[in-house]
Amino acid sequence: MGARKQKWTSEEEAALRAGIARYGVGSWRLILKDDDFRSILSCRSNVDLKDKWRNINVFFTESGSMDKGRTAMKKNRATPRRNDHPMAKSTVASDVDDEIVDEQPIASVSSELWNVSIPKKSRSRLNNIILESVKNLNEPTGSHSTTIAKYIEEEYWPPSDFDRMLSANLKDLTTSGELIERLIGSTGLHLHLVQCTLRDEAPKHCC
DNA sequence: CGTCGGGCTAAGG
DNA sequence: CCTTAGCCCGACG
Repeated sequence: MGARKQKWTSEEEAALRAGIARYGVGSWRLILKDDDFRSILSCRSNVDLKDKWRNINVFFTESGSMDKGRTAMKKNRATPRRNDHPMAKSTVASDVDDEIVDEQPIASVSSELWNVSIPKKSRSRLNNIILESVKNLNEPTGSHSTTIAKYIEEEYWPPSDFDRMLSANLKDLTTSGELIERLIGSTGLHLHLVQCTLRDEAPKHCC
């Protein structure tokens, strides 16, 4: 093969997510054996699955220290607190704080990280988009995962052949718990924030 | 045999 | 130059 490094496609990623949502994290072999995913991930090994999943959730896989005496990435590991409003803190805060650290069928990305703290570039991908969508929707009662998913899908991914698949996956993810909704209280405004591990890209690509 | 974690290194910014 | 992400390797069960 020409390419030494074969990049993962959205389909492969989606299949991986679906597989994880179905069997849980760690059952790479099982996922690979599944009829639905086998076709897509035929060229990937169980190790590849694991690696990809690790790369998807970089933040929590890192565990604490990221500097190993090397080029010390000065990544500001985000502030250990969400910077909402002073009155925003409530019982939900602690709940969100020591949230899933990933393991099991949940994935996760931290919510605090993707708040307003993220100015631009670096580590904000789909999460940022989700945040944007939530803000854009600006529903007083909060937005549901499906609504957000639909919104994102329609906004960023125009008529594609896999938008159907995405929708289905998102739905499945929500049901399985891959996609979780968190409640963030902010000045009496209930905002349903969704955390997910999506990291798709390439709205247009050809095989 | 399969999973997990670390490390290397190619690509891209 | 630095960051990102795929791949490889060794360890553990």
